[in-house]
Amino acid sequence: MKHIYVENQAGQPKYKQIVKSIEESLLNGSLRKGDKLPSINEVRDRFSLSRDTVLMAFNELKMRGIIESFSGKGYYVRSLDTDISQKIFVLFDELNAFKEDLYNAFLKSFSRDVEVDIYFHHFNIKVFEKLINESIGNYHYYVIMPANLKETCEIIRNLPNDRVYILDQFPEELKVYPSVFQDFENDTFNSLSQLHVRLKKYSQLHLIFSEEKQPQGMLRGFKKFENYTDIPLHIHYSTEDVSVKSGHAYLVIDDRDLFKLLKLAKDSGLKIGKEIGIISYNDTLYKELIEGGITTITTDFSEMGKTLAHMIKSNSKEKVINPNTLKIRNSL
Amino acid sequence: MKHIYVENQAGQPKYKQIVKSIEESLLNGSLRKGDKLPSINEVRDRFSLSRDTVLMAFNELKMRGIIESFSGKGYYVRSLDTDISQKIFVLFDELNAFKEDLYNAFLKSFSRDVEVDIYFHHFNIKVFEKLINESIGNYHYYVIMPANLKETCEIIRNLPNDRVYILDQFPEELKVYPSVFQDFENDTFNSLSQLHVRLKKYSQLHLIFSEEKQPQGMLRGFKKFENYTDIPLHIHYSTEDVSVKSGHAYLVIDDRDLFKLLKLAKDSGLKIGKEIGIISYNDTLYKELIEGGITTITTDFSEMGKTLAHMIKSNSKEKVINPNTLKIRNSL
DNA sequence: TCTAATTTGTGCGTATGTATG
DNA sequence: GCATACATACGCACAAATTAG
Repeated sequence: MKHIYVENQAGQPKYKQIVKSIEESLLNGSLRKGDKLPSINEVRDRFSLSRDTVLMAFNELKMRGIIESFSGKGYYVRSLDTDISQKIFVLFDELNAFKEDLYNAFLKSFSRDVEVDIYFHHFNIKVFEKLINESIGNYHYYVIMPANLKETCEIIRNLPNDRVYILDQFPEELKVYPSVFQDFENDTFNSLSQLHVRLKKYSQLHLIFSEEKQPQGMLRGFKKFENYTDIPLHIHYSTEDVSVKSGHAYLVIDDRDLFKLLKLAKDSGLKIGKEIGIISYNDTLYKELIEGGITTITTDFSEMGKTLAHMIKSNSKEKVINPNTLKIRNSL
Repeated sequence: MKHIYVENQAGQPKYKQIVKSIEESLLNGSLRKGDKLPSINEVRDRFSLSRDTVLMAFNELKMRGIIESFSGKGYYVRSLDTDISQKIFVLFDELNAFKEDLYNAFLKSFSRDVEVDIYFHHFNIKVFEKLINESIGNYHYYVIMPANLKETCEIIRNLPNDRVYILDQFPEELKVYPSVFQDFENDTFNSLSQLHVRLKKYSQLHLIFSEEKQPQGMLRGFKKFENYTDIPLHIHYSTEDVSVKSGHAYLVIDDRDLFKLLKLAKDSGLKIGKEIGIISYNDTLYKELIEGGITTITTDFSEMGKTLAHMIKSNSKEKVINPNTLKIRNSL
């Protein structure tokens, strides 16, 4: 038991003394990677402590990534880096351009002693489950973007529920958790309403929507708009079905679909914003510059990242709607 | 007993080490369908284990359909293509738009049961070291983008060296590893040479270069070009120093810098491709569409991802230069 | 295959001191 | 002075995992 000591010295909490003594052993090299720590019961007996006190110390070290535990075996040294004070688990759906803004803004809001690990579930519930289950007990906070996956609730319930934050989409079943999310239904409906006058010069409005990847709220917002307009609406579940025709307008969510559409329009010699209309979801720097500007319905992803970081730092448990803006440009 | 090993590594449960070592033998082809596994007693004696420990490992593999047992005969490999969960460690420098193409192409080349975990070192050698050290033994393959970090060799050496692949930049010290990389020096030089005629209408060519993030090869290629042209060349290490002037051309690597420049040009009312010239590094879908098209010097990131995936699947140990193309558009 | 020892993981209840309003 | 919240510490019980014999 040479790596741990507790001498009921003034003020210092006992569990912190344990943490500190292990940190020191790591720094002076007497504890090495892979070494086994004394068991919880051994420490308890040696220093006449409660089991919980020792557990608290070991848990802190575990969440900082310094030690790891194997149920039924013991605690082992995993990393010698004592500089990390907090670890945050971030689970996104997929990697794409605007997630860059979100991630970078989130990361920048923390100091360098906070480690942020990012994972992607790619809309695969098995991957989602595996990544979450493997992360249990290893992080201080869990930021999860469930996207439109179903039955995530039971999986997320395994995490400490006061350390979970939900991002972007916010299904009914997860409403107990704090969150920064988009109100897709209203954002879509309101934006389309605002665009109504401009839309009137087109004879049809087409939505290109992927059931797998995109939020149902958008679809609901789009369908709701049907009751408020005379323009015939159409929904396509793949770009394959879409043919670009003069006089039609298109609401596109995925950027790959957007580029397909823009190319088709170019090939057909159709003037964007005149003969065909384009509305795109999710603004990025370049959409202002493409074809004289693409009209976008968008949330501010940097803002989302900042808000989330602020909530975690201030231990706030709100449910925040991330602001949405309509950027009207020449494409519609 | 070459397919199984137990070396109480980092506290991992022994039965899990057995499972893992058999999985690895299946992956690298040294164990094939129909092969007999060593008997439970042989394994027990060889590694001084309890019979139950070995049994537990074999049972798990049996449950997963990977091996089967015949009473009185022994355990045999049943199939290779079941859900052997492969884990791949990917370490990028930072998250940005064209890494999306690379990552997605890489991922798409594998079946859904392959888990790819992605990490970012943000050009910080300490982070680089920590992430690698902590991943040792947890993954089947390691894909690393050292970017322009120095002295990565000693850190990478800790990984199993037949499982390491280097991406994008390929410094001298890492030339022992298989790799898919860009030849920045020649790509830059050759592209500029091809653009020479077009460049002649500009009075100066400016490079905007970040020492921290961008490959030295680009700088060398740019400097090499100096000997072949009469156009005065300038290097800026930050966009702060750059003023957009009529008659000048700019080679921009970072997309954020590109957008800054384009906006500055717009604000000054300078016609892109006429009064000022722009060359950008790394093509993305949208660069074809911005301002009538941005000229790019680019590698094919999707191709890079596919090549890498293919190398891993076929156990190839090549060093492949990823093709570079010059896409001449209206911005120069 | 069964039993046993050890260890981690989790949940619940309780008590105390400190800071806050 | 009082109520409240929070961190710290203790005790107990039981579940599940790991390993040995």
